[in-house]
Amino acid sequence: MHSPELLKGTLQTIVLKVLKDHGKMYGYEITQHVKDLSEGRLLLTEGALYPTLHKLEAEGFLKTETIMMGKRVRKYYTLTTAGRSVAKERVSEFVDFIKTMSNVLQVQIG
Amino acid sequence: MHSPELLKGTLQTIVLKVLKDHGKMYGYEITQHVKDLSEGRLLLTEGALYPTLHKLEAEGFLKTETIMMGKRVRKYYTLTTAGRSVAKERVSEFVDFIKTMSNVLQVQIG
DNA sequence: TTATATACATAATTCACTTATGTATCCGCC
DNA sequence: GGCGGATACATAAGTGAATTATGTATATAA
Repeated sequence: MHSPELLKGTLQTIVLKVLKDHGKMYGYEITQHVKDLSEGRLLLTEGALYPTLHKLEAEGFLKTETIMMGKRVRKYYTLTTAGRSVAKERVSEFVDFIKTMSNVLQVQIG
Repeated sequence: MHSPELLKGTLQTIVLKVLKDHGKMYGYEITQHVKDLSEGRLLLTEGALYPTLHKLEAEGFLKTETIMMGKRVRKYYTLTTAGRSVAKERVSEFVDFIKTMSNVLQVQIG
């Protein structure tokens, strides 16, 4: 696991980009997908994920569709057009940040 | 300027690594040096920097030397042995984090 | 003389997170 | 048949690293 401090500020970016790449997903699925992609290094907590999803929806970046799996509820999230645009912005913002940081820390990435 | 959210959790890493590379420095000098290295993209605020320096000192990672420049006070900070070791740890932690993030976000860095 | 830069410091506030808790279903196992 | 662990949602309380605001003081160029 990574120092959780570093994760701060990246959660929205992660959620938006994963939804952009993978299409329709529900909350729990996002946590599992991120866990897989990160080989167990990034574990999204529910207490952080669900409020973030609600916030992104309220801001018009995600739209939802609730379905019943037998007796269990599942809430699928998809990017809106605005969401797709923000996803792109956030990712390039992150990449810029990394480039700046590698200058400041004098490290080679990749 | 970068989204300030992303900076969270990286301040200690920046301070430690800059002191490792540059040797003895005082607070204001650190802000200017980081500003230069980042080409104006990373602006450390005093409200964040000074408490961080005090904390790192209290933890035994920095030692200080206060001198008078004419009538002005300057407080120079240097890494302790423990500080040098932590600097190294924090940087490689950050590099690991970036590698993980580039997997999750499916982006190429560098 | 007045704004800007230099140089330190700390208190109040913000806010994204962690931790804790709650509800409920599904499924394998002994 | 019940128990733990996984699935699946949600929210409230608490934390802590940052921002913002404020204060003190000297140096310097316009």
